[in-house]
Amino acid sequence: MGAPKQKWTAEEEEALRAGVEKHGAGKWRTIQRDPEFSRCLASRSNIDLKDKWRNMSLCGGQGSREKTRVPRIKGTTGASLPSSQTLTSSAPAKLGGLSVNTDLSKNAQEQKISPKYITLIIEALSNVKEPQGMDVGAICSYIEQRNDVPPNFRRLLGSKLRRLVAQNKIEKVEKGYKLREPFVTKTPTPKEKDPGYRPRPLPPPVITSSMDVVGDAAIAAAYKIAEAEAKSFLASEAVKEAERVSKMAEETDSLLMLAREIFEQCSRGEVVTVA
DNA sequence: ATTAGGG
DNA sequence: CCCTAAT
Repeated sequence: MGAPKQKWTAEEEEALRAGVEKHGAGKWRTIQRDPEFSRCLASRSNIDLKDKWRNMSLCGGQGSREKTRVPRIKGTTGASLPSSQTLTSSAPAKLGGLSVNTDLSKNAQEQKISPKYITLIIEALSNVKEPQGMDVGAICSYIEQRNDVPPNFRRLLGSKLRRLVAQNKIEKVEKGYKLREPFVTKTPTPKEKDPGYRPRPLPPPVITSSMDVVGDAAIAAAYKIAEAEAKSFLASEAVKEAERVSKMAEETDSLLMLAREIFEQCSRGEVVTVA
């Protein structure tokens, strides 16, 4: 009686959108089985994912938070699709003018390019201290000179920024954007007491009117990654020595791994306090 | 067994 | 969300 239907929370919507952006719309089973999203969508089936995607794609003034446009799959016909579709497209990790083979490419390949852009945005915004913030063009240029971006990156960036603003992750001032300083990782919910298995670990419909439970923690982790990446980039550009680069790459790799771990824990619903 | 569409 | 048709 207290649960009229299955409440699709923001975490599930986020996971669904991320999965669609990663695997493509239509691969619901793959998205559901993906270890990164299976924590959030464990209680959902492929049909549920499809239904929810159809419902949120209907821009009818109800729940049209955003228009996540996905123009179907690319070439899907059985001409070039044997049986197992392993999307192992190598991510082009190109550093500006530096021909160093860091382990960053491996990480980029692992994380694809979906959460990576969020990190890059945080990094770009963390380097600016002016109160007017950073405008979209500057952010775009900042990310463009560090990573290979698709031709429609400007549009993608706009969507990402709007989403981050809507989720109170970053702040929009005048014509620019800036990230929120108060990164206090609070622990408002004691969560469940079953760390082993939980069929429906998602919190009740209580909106904290400021931040999500796992959202700010994930952003905090992303912040740490951004710092490490920015430091790594600047240092390697200044010194240009293989030893330095190698050491820096190791640091970045460790931090990235740590961030991944934190993100995993957050996805499981556990509260993580990042110092 | 999965996906897509209608109820 | 449940059911059904098509791959």
